[in-house]
Amino acid sequence: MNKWYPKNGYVIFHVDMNSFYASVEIADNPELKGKPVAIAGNPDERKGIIVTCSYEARAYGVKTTMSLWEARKLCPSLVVLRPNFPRYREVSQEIFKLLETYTPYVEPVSIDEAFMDITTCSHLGSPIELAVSIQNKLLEQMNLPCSIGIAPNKFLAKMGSDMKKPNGITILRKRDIYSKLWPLPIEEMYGVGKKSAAKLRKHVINNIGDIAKADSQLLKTLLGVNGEKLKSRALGNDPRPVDPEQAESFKSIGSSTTFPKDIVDYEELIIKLNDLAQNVATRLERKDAVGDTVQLMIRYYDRKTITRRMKLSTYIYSKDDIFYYSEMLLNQHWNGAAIRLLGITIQDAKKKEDVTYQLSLF
DNA sequence: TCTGGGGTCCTAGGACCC
DNA sequence: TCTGGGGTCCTAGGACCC
Repeated sequence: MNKWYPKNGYVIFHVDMNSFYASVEIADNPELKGKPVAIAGNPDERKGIIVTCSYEARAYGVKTTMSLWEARKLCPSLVVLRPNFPRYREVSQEIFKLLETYTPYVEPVSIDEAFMDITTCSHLGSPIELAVSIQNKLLEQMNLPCSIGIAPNKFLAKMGSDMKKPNGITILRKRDIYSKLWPLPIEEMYGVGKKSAAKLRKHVINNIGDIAKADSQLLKTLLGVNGEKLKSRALGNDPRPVDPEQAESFKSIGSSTTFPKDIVDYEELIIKLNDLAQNVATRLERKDAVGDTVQLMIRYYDRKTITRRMKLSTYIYSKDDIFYYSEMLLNQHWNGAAIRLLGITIQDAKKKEDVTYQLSLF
């Protein structure tokens, strides 16, 4: 971490891969280049929603989370591929490794984006030169396009990387916010979703500048602590440091699945629950993690969803334990109606080595 | 013949303790 | 015969993001 405050402020990059899953498929399979490509689940299993799509597909109006049949109606020539998440994770690791050749201050935030603190990288070139270099390397070595936001903090860098896609580089200095940030509609602000946007628009807060100028008390009343955070960010402030350790931390690990058909049969549910428990146990093990809270999620046939959790007096990690408590929750809380989705999440998760004392008691 | 799956953080009420 | 106020833990649900 940079403890000192640099004379000219920090220089933060937000590197955002463009239509990542689709781009990986195209890089692995060049004959797809130039075609409208979408990644989507299997509609026969009720998982037929668009996860990502190429810019060629977007030109037809195809969008993320749209159902597949809707996307096909808009774009009959759409090439639809099933997601290959292990491959995407592998490519993601390569990308972060490449970014780390510039600076150790790389904080991956999701599978396809990362913050970089390049404040101390001036010997490598100007920020623009560095951004161009990163973009070119990703393109030349991996055939993957990205957009980069350059700013004095994380929030502005993130907003910047969104401004030019694909293959964009955007500098968003603090003095640029009036012309570049404030005119944007509130929906484009990171942290403002549908619900918040509707509340804000009721109070004639329509663009990001309106948030910056809005009464703090009003924002707090409408949106709680998030209101204050949004105002501060709209004014161009964000104190969060780039923290490479952040990526290794985790608080919960879960697995859920929507069934091809609703299930009412208890034995069938138990089989599914066992699979989920196994899946969670495997992923806990991979991360060397344990947890002491088990949460069961039930989505019924009508999409009404409940979550029920149980705090344990001990940390668990084995499939058998996870299954045992999940089954208990199912028995206690299932109302008998047909179920569309089941999910198990282990919360309050920790590294095994951090709880060895508690574990050894049992 | 709609609406996946992986997460994080916040809120709000009740229990319980001092 | 009328009951404060603060703090923490637990639970359920909601909002948001990719």
